[in-house]
Amino acid sequence: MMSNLPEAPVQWAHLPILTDVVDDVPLDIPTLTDVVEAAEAPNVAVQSAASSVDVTTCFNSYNFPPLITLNAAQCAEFGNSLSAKIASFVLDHQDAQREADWPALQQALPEIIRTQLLASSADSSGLGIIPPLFNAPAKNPNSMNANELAKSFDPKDIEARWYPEWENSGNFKAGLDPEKQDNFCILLPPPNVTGTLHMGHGFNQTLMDALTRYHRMRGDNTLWQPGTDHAGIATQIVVERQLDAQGISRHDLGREKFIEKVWEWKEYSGGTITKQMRRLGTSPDWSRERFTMDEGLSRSVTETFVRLFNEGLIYRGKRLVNWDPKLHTAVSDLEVVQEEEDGFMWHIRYPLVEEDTVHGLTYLTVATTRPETMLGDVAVMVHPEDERYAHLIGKQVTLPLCDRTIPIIADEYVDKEFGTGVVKVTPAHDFNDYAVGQRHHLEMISILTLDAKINEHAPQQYQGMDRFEARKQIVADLEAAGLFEKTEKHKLKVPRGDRTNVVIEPMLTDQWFVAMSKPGKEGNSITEQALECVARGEIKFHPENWVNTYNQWLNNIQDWCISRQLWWGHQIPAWYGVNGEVFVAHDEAEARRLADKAGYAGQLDRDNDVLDTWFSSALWPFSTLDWTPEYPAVSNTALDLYLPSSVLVTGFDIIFFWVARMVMLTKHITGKIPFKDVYVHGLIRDAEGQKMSKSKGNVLDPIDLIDGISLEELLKKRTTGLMNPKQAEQIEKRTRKEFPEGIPAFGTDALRFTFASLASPGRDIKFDMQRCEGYRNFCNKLWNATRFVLMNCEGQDVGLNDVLAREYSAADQWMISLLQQAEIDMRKHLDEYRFDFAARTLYELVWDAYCDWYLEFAKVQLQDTQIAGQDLAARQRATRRTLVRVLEAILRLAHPLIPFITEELWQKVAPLAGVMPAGTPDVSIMLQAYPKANPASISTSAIEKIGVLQALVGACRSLRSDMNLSPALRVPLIAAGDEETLNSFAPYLQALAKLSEVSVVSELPDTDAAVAIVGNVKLMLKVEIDVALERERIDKEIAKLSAEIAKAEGKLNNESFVARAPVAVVEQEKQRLGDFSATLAQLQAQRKKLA
RNA sequence: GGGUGCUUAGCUCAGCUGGUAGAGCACCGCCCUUACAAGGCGAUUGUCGGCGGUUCGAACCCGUCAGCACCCACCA
Repeated sequence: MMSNLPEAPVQWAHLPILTDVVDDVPLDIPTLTDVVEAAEAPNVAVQSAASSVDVTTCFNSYNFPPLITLNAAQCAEFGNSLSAKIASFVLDHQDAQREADWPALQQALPEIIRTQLLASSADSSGLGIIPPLFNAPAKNPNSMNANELAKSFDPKDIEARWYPEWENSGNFKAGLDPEKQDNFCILLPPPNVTGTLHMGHGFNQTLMDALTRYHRMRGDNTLWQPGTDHAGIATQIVVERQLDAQGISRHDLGREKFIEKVWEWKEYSGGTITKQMRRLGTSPDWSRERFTMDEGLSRSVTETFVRLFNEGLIYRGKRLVNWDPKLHTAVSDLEVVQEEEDGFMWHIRYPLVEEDTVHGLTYLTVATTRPETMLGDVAVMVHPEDERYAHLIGKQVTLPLCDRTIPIIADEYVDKEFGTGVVKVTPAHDFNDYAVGQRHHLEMISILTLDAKINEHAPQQYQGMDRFEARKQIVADLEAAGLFEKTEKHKLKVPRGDRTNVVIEPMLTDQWFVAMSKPGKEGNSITEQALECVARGEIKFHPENWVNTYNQWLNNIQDWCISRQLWWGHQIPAWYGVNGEVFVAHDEAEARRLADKAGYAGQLDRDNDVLDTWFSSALWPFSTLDWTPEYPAVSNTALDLYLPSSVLVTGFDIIFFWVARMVMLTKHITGKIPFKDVYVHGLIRDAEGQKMSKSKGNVLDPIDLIDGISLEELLKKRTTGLMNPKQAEQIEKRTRKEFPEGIPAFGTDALRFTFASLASPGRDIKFDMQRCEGYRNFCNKLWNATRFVLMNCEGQDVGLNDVLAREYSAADQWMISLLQQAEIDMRKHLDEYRFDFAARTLYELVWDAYCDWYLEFAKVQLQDTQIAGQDLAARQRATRRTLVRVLEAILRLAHPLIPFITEELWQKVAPLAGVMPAGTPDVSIMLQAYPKANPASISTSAIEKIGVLQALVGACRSLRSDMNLSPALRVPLIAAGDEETLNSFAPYLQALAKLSEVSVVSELPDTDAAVAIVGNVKLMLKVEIDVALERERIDKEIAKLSAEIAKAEGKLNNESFVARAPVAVVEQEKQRLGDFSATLAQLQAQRKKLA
């Protein structure tokens, strides 16, 4: 900016007078507010300005308190008959003791407005509902008093007050207007019904709520579909643990009683997470809340299962699956985490039955990480081209410790280089061996019980031993038999259950599977369908690169094991005959019919297993919308409007678990994609980048950030219920260090704003509490700015009457222009899911522009009562109007991110801005006011002018602080009028002096002063010069400029540059060179003078 | 082994399709100026991970190396 400043000496006449730019944009500057007014009162005849004046001026003349005046002004905008009514009301009362009547009038006006508008807009809504603007009773008619606004922002009360109000008002309800073009729907990734809110939820839900509120405010049909998930394994574990504490096992209770217990638990703790969601200010349609085990959703689950079975896409079979020996259930591949651990490689000798005639071997050495599984070995294998062993292929070895001989087979799977080159084959306990077994038609010997103890297929002496106990014993026995060669340290990946953390055992069991690559009725597999939806661009990922992850997974997918040997969940709708006949049906009666048809008359027993929780989650996009099997022939409005939903907001950790499976099943069952966009966000980590986990003791609870928590409480929270109590000490130490004073209460808005500002795409988030603090301060800033506006505008003429002239200053135009730009930016950012940009846009608009500059300008403009030749009232009217309307629009712009504070403040500001009749606060108008189109009234010249001033003032401030002098300020910048005039502005100069920290002189000095005029503000600056310092500074400046000049000259002398760079760039470079040279010349002249 | 992302100020991170490096926080200095001390004003800070290439011009594009993080599949 500095480089744009005019250089000394300047002819005053050449400088534009800033007030001239006022004509730059239409005086009646449209803002968001105007759009709202037009949109919200379409069926009310708009009053012509002339007749509305009568009422308003009439009111003004009576000098009523501001509230009433505003009411009148507001009423005047809504129709002749209304204002006539009000006028008559006023006339009726004018002869009475007016002051005594004020309260009565105040009380009566909202009701008059309401009845009047109800009458005139009864048929205005296709929904048969009263326009929400006016349907709430006057709750707190006196709430417009600025004195009521506390000196600083205290979120607690506000949050407690507004949430119930919102929820009860029905504003969160799904929009069901079939006429609307835009439908916006978000599915809440259903949290565990008995779970509690963590930072990931807080983050995720903040973003979803911001989007939902944004679209609701745009007037779209909007639905945020909430619900919870029964979380089969997790919930069952919790309840079992509780029973354990009482010394009861679930088997003692039996299935039915146990499930009852789980439902009890669900009833007891089920509301926790949704209550916590409310604390975050989320706005889903709670009346549509669903639970995966609700009747309707369960019906969808059964229907889907039956359909897929009938199409052959669900099948049952004995397969090797991941078995959790603690839970006694199969789990899917995704529920197994592979962790690298230190282990051993045991080398075991398998004696050859016949002596090796070639190399003279008497045994083969097998290297294994799991010696106990040798009891189930059915072969050893070598690479077919391994010259060490090739000649032995087809021969036999004795299986040590077992009374069996097994063959030596050849398979290319063997890596000659790894281990000894000889591999034991245990098809029943290893996935690779299982495949080998299939290829070579080997027998499968399962040697483990479902508890992972050695079973009856193994030699007697090991039976009943735990697998790890057996391992020790076997190694010892081998050693004793002289068949043990050695142990080597070895790093290996150990599969563990993600819930139980026990070592997963590959186990041969009967399970149900969804066939992932088998062609269905459409001719391609559900996997292919899911890939195509994305490939064709019907579903888009944000950021895009997640497509790779999605594709890669789907391209390597295995059949999905969906049966779980649990009790809590959707029981599989399959019935078995005594001889293993299988009948899959919607209910037992249907199964019976199927059996009869098949000629089976015996007993039918239902499959005991339940379905993987993710199976029901995969149906979420349509099961929550009351889908029925008759769809699409039978449908409903919500289903029509909201399938597919608009965007799925989720962390990448459930792309496979949930996202991909939703695409597969939703597409297959309904023919529609489940959602159009997938916004993938990062994970929330602690300040050091560690994953938050209970065992690390670094978990932050979003509620604690909202309400605050003492150090003691926090310590208690973090150290109780630890799996390993030993960690407590370390956790305590760390916690004390990180939060020496606990956590202060930041409030929901600050937390939400923090989440939004951290939401840069494709990155995990290190959650930094200091950021949160900064945004709490931001909320406070907004709060205090509103206080200022109310103090200066309540009871004043805020320019609601269009007939009275308004004179906008450059500063006013500048502010409005910035607002308009911010409106455009906000829409863009939210449409592109750039919450971080949206947050930044708001932050800069509120703090840097509105508070730091505009409020300061406004102070002067409002205090300045002596500027000659201007319409003072018009000027101040325009200033107040700008103050109020810009603030009002800012509050609405910010509402999707920080709903509570904006709501609270908006209630106070909106009446002044003429958006809402005073005394009838109703949140819903706020919720319908994010316009789809922006009026463009950006004054670039105002922006430039103020920009110059900002640079000027900034330079003055820095001069003041070190008595250093910038060349740009050596002379008066601008002046309008003579010395006398300027002197008459002394009071305003005094006011601005505070702002600029510059001494003000009452006389216009010769050289060492600067005068600026912005709008109606006159700024005069007096600067003293320290010659030595100034010399030094100029020398530095000269050196810098010379370097720049040399650089620019180099460029311009570069033929290649001149020839090939765009003309504009070359021109720009020449310009720069010119500017630099001119500046340099001036500097040098100054330098000379100083010397 | 396959894949993805990251490396920019002391810290946390922005930086849109290449055009003279930005914010917040922290730190330091001066101010309790009636909207706000949860504040105001000011100052400082960078071989944009290394090297090479393309280009008139690279934080940005290409190659390569290094470090960090994560995902998938795995060696018995």
